[in-house]
Amino acid sequence: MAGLPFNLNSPKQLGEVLFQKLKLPVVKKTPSGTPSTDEEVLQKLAEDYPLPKLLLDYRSLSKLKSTYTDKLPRMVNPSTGRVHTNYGQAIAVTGRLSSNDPNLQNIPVRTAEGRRIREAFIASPGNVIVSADYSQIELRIMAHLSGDEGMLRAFAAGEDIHRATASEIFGVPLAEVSGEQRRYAKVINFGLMYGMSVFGLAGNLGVERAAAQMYMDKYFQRFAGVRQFMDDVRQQAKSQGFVETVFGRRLWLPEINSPNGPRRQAAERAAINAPMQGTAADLIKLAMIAVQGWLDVHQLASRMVMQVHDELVLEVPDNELSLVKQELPSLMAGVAQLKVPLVAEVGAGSNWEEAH
DNA sequence: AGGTTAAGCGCG
DNA sequence: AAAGCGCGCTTAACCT
Repeated sequence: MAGLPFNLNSPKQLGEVLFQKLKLPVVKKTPSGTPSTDEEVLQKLAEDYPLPKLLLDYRSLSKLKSTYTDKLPRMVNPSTGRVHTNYGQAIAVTGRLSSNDPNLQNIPVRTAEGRRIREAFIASPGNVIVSADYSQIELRIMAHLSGDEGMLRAFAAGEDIHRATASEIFGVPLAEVSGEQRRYAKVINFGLMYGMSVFGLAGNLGVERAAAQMYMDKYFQRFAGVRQFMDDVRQQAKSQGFVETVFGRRLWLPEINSPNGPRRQAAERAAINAPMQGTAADLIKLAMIAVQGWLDVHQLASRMVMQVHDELVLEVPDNELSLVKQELPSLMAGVAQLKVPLVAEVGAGSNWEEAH
């Protein structure tokens, strides 16, 4: 094959072609000031030009090939025939584990092509892969920490939390929430947990800032406990210099009172998020201890093989499947009694994708 | 030859 | 000025 006259993997060369030669508009710039060619930019440009879509397809496929398809088979341990990750226990500031060499906490799942890679993670003969994950764990923790009446009620009733949020924001009955309204509510729910601003919300929803402000106002009007919680967390962070999880894990925030605006605001966003992300990390660690204890007591041959932040993956002999499927979710849900029920969902299959 | 940074993107 | 949290990996570009 004759190559292209430039390197597609070079943002610099690609930028020259797109923005100088082809004169496509510069949508945004990178921190160093060069025109960005990231996914968001190419999506925008794809509305008016044919080339960016092809670049996006190339990007996603080459990412899968270089990081997973080409790499993972080379990392199989010859003595076990398996890939073995390493977990970092004191890397992530929130208390999460991290995974490296290879990272098995970022195996693709969001696209059909990516899920084909997940299908390669298979159980040995006579075994199945069982996966159990906490449902909406961080939002449940937000409900617990804030004590917000509306959120507590929605979780107690077993409602779809994004649908329930949309129902409150848009003032329509649960059954009449539209797909778009639910999507908006989901963006708002996640955005809040990350300390997102009205500016960020507007960009994310693709609406005017005034409209985003209206959604935010409406949200805090209906979920006043959440606003109070966020104000309290910021205040505690500023006075004490740290925030805590439900179990007392601390995240120190040396820049929380910095005179540098952007740095201070970044610390405020981290302060908002850490109690939720960190409590979720504490909970799944407790779950790992509970699950292994249970496997030991019952002398089961099932093995815990992976942890992916809110998910535990086990390799389970066929004859233990029904027992494990029955017990795993309750073990995970039973590690703590919060103001909302914890829920874990379980699946099983011959490979990781099927178990999901 | 080997290390670091920038840009970009995979996951929760 | 920047505008959404936490990670790890790949490639290109640049540095010692």
